[in-house]
Amino acid sequence: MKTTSKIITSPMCEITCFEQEKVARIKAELLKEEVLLPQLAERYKLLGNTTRLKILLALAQGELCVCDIAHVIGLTMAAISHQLKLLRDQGWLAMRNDGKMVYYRLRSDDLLKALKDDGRLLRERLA
Amino acid sequence: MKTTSKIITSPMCEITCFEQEKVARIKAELLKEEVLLPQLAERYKLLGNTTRLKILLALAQGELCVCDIAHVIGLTMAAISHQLKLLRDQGWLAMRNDGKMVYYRLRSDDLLKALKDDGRLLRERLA
DNA sequence: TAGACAATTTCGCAAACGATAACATGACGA
DNA sequence: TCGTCATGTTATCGTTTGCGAAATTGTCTA
Repeated sequence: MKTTSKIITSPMCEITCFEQEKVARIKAELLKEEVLLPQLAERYKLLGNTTRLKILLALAQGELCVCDIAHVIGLTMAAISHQLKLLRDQGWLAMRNDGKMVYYRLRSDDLLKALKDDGRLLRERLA
Repeated sequence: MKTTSKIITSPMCEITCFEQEKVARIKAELLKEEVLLPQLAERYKLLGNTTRLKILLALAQGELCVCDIAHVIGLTMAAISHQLKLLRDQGWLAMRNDGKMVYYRLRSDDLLKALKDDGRLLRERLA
């Protein structure tokens, strides 16, 4: 209810901005990507883990059950199952039940499309 | 000091491996990438963060001091400084001292080369 | 030389991550 | 159909990560 137009003390340096125009312009540029960047980061984060990369490469050779993936990579099924869920949530894996076994396979098309699109986007913006 | 050749109970399912051949083959395939995968994951992990992506995009517009980057992104200089260090350690940024100011700029060539190479590697292995 | 300011480093905390441990589910034999 | 065993998922715990506050460093200037 204060009516004074006092400048709010921002948590960061509030005085010196050495290139106000430039800063404002770049800020506006970034604002355009407000939606895309978090999604991009999410996908790259998923690729930023050796276990998950190994799972993707393993499944590139064909369908596998959780147990076999665990053997290939050398971790417990629980650990693998957790990572599989993350990759599945991203839409890069598909699963199929057969009795008590669960087989996972790569959704190559979606994965490769994501890789290509994201890479292109970044390269465009960074060039 | 036990001399019995008792089977060590591994932390994971030790009996059933449904496609031993396939598992062994894929395991061997992955072994070839033993060195590359962690490096790949490291780079993707670095890209898997919105703040760092914003820094890269901001610097794509040209050289900036830490203070201005902080303004652009809306975080404290301390936070930015920390992320700048990570990106610099990866070799994607260069810095220049000018008095008490420090200017950062993108090492576009290295960054773009890394992006291109990593993307190609993954797409090849996943195709 | 003292003071001011940009940047970095250190420390602490909250949130996210990853692997282990407990649990649920389905298959198969007695 | 009941028990039992193996597969796979969910819950739990320790570690790591990202950010902010405060202290430190280094540089310019009065």
